[in-house]
Amino acid sequence: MTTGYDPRAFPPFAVTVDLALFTIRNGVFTVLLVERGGEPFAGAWALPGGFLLESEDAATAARRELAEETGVDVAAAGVHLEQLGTYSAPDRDPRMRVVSVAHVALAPDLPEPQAGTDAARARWWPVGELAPGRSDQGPQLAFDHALILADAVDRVAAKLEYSTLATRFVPPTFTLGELQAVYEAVWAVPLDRANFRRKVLSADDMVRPDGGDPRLTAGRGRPAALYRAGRATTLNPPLLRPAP
Amino acid sequence: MTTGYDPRAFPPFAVTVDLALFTIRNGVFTVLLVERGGEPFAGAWALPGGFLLESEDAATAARRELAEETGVDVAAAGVHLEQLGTYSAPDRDPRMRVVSVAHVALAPDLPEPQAGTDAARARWWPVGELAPGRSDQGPQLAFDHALILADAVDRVAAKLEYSTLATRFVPPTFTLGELQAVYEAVWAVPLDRANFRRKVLSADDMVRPDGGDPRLTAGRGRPAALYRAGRATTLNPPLLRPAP
DNA sequence: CTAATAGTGTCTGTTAGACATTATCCT
DNA sequence: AGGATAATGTCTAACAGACACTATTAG
Repeated sequence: MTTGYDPRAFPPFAVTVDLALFTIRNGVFTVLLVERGGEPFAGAWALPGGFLLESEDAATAARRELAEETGVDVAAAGVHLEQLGTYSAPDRDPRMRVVSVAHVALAPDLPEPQAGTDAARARWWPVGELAPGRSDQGPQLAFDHALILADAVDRVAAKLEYSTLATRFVPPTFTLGELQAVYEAVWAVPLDRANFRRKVLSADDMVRPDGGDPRLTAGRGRPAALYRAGRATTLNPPLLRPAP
Repeated sequence: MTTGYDPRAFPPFAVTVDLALFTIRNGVFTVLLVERGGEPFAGAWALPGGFLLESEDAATAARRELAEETGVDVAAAGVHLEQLGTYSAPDRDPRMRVVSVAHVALAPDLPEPQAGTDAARARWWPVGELAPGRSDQGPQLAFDHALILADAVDRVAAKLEYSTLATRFVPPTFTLGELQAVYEAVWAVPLDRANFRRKVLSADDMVRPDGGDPRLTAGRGRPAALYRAGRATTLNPPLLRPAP
C-alpha cells in the first residue's frame, strides 16, 4: 500500500472467512464442522465459512456466516468472536486463488445445529478426535482446515491463561465447578479445585457472585454458589497451565 | 469455504501485505515508514507493503517487499517475521476494495534504508512520536496504518513477555545490558538490572555465553560478558512487564 | 450411615522486587 | 582517586502447588 499503483491492475483474489466455533458439550471441548455438498472435497468435513461481500469487513462476514449456518446471533448470545489469522497458500483451493481470513468463536453449549442453506449437514465434533496425526478417528478435513483448526485450538488454550474467555463457554450464571471444567476440557489436564478457586476469586474482576446472597442450586452433593462473568477481559494475574 | 459454489462468481478483491518493521536505534524503539509518491495520500507516510502476487502466499510477499524496500534478506539477517492480522474495512482504500494482511518484522539495527523502486523515501521513526492521540509530532499515517501500527506495537510489547524475540533486536553477539535496553525501549519502563539478569539467565535457553570463557569487551566502566541467543523461542518462565 | 461435590485452612518451597555490595574498567 | 558500568548476594513479602479438613446435599 505504498504507491500510487492502480489496484485494479493487480491480480484479483476471492476472499473468504472461515470459522472455528467451539463450545463445551457434556464436559467435552468440541468444534462445529459442516459436511461439504459440492466439489472440491464433496462429502468431507470442513469449517463453516463463506465469501466476503463487497460491503462488509471480515468480522461482519464472520458474524453473518455464524448466523446463517448456526442460527446464532453473535451480539445477542454473548458469543466471543476474534480473528485468528489469514491463510493464503496459493494452492489451498484447487479451483482458484482464495485467501481465507480465519476466525475463532466461543459459545456456551448450543442446541444441535440447524444446517443452513449452505451446509449440507453440520455437527459438533470433539476436538480430541480431530487432533493432528490421528487418522484412527474423526474425519479428514477439507482444504487446509486441519491446519486452521490446530492453530485455533492453540489460540483458545493460550487465551484461557490470560483472559476471561472461559466465561464465554458457560451460561450467564454458572458455578466455579463448571468454570473449572472448561479449563480442564480445553487443556486436557486436571486442576486442583482449591487452588483454582483461589485464583479465580482473587483475579481482578473475572467473576462476581450472582445476586446478593450466593444462592444455591441442586446437584449431587453440596450445592454450589452461582457466579456471573465480571467486566474484566484480561486476567490479572494470569491462570497458567501446569507444566507438562 | 463450505460449499460447491464457484469462487469465480464472487466479488474480486485486491490483496496486499503491509509491514511494520521495528528496530532499536540508539536505544529508541523505531519503525520504518515510507513516503507515498502517488495518490491517494500522496506525500503522507505509510507502512511499507505491496500487492500479493498470484503465485505467493502472504508470508512470501512480506519477505519480498521487505527485501525490495529495505534491501534486507529476511532469511540471512535473522529477521523475525510474523503475521499480525488482516484489515478489511470496506472503505480502507478509497480506490477500490483492498484487503491487507499486516505483518510484524523485527530486525537488529539496520543502516538507513535505501528507498527501493516503490517508495519515494523511507526513514525510521521513533514509535513514541507516532503514538495515537499525538498530533503534536510525527506524521499522520495513510490509510488505516495508524491502527495497524498501534496493533503491531501492542503485539511486540506483549511478545517480549513470553518469547525470546528481544534477541532479534540485537546483533548476534550482545551484552545483557543491551538486551535490557531493548525491553526498556519497547516497554518504556526502567527495569532493575540485577533482577533482569537473574530472570534472563535462569530462563530456559534464552541466551548462552559466547564462546567458552565469557570474553570481555570495552565500553565505559567494567566490560560486560557477551552472549548469543539460545534455541528457545518461548520464554519459560515469562518476563512480565511491571504493573503500572 | 456413605458417596459425592462444595468450600476453607494451612504448610512449604519458589519467586519477584528492592537494594546493598563487590568487581573491573576508564580517565 | 573517582566515576561508570557489570556482576553477585541478600532480605522479605507474595504466591503457587499440595493436601488436609469441614460443610451440605442425595440416597
